[in-house]
Amino acid sequence: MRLTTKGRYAVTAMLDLALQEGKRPVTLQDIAVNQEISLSYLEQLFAKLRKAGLVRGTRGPGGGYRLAKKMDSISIAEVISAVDEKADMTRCGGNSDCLDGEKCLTHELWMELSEKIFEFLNAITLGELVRRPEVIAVAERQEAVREGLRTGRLKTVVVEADAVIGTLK
Amino acid sequence: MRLTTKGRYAVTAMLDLALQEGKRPVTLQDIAVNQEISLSYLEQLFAKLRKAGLVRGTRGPGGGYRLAKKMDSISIAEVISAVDEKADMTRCGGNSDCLDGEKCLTHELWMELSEKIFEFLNAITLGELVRRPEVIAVAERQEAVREGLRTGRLKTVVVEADAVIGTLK
DNA sequence: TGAAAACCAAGTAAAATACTCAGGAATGAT
DNA sequence: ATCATTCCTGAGTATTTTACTTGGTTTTCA
Repeated sequence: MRLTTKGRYAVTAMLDLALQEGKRPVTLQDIAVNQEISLSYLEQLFAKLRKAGLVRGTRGPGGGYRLAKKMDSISIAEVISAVDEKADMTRCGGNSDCLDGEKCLTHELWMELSEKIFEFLNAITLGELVRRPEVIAVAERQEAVREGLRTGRLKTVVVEADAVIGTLK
Repeated sequence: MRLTTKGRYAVTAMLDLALQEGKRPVTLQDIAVNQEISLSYLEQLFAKLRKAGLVRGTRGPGGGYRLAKKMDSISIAEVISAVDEKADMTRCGGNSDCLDGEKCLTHELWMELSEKIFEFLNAITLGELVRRPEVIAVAERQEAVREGLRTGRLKTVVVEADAVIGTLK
C-alpha cells in the first residue's frame, strides 16, 4: 500500500462524488474546479477508478460520474489501490525474494507495516468520511461556491479563474 | 512520514550496524556488499544519518561506522526521518492550508494516517529488531558469508562479484 | 445539429530516486 | 614518511514517477 498524492487526489475526488450522491452526476470539470486538480489528470484517474468498478460515467450533457457501489462499501484502501499501480518497490514488493532469492533483513518489518496501513485504510469507507463533522464543514463551504456558480452569481469569477488556470497549467 | 526504498535502505544499513555492535566498526563497503546497495549511495545516506546524530564514523584503516546511541533508543521512525527530507507532499504536507488557505476535504484523514504510521515506526527500535527471530536467522546467514570473506575462503568470489557490480553500476 | 460531457492515446515537464564520478582528508599500519 | 584504507564531499546523471498537456473521438441530450 503506497501513499502518494495520486492516491489522495483519487480519494478526494471520490469523496466529492459521495457528497453529491443522490443529486445529478458530478462532472470532472466540477471536481477539477472544486479540488483544484487538472481535468485531464482527473480523466486518467477516473479511467482507473472505472476499470476498478468504483464509478460509472454517463456521457453527454447532464452526464458525469456516479459511484458504482454504495458509499459504505467503498473503502479508502480500494480507491488508492485502484489508481496506484503497485510499483515494483524495487525490494520487498511483496515477494520474499528481495535479496538474492532470500528475505532481506527488514522484510518482515515492511510487510507488517504495509499490513497495518492497509488495515487502517480498509476500515474506513467513503460513507464514514461523509459523516465526519470536519468533512461536512469543508463540504458546506465548497457547496456554497458551487451553488453560487449554478445561480450565475459567481459566473464571472469562474470564467476568470478558469482562464487563469488555463494559462498556468 | 513517507515510505520509500530510501528509508528502507537506511533502516537495513542501521540494522546491519546494530547486529555488529560491540565488534569493530562496520565499513560501508561491508554493508554495500552484504545488503547490495551502492557504496556511494550509502555514503550519501550515512552523511545524513551522521548529521542526525545516529551514527559516528572513524576514518582510516580499521575504521567504519558505529551507532552513536544505544540501539534500544533508536527508533525506526528516527532513521527514516533522517534520510527522508520531508518532501513538500504538494498538498497536506502538514500545514492545514492545502486548498486556497483552507483544509482540503481529506486533510484530517491523511494527518490521522500519518500519525498512525509514525506511532507504529516510533514504537519499534533497532534493539527490538535485532532480537527478532527472523532477523537473527537472516543475520546468521549473512554472517557466515562475511566470515568466509574474512578467512579468505571466498575471497575470489567477492573480487569477482565486485568486478561484476562495478561493470553493472 | 451542436454543445456537453465522457473517453482515449501520446507526449512532456518537473521532481524524486538511485545512483556514478572524481576527488579530498584523516588515520592506522609498514 | 608513505601508503592503503576509510570516511567525507560535491557535482553530475539515468531512470522512474508524478502531474499535467495536447489533440483528438464518441456518446447523448436538447
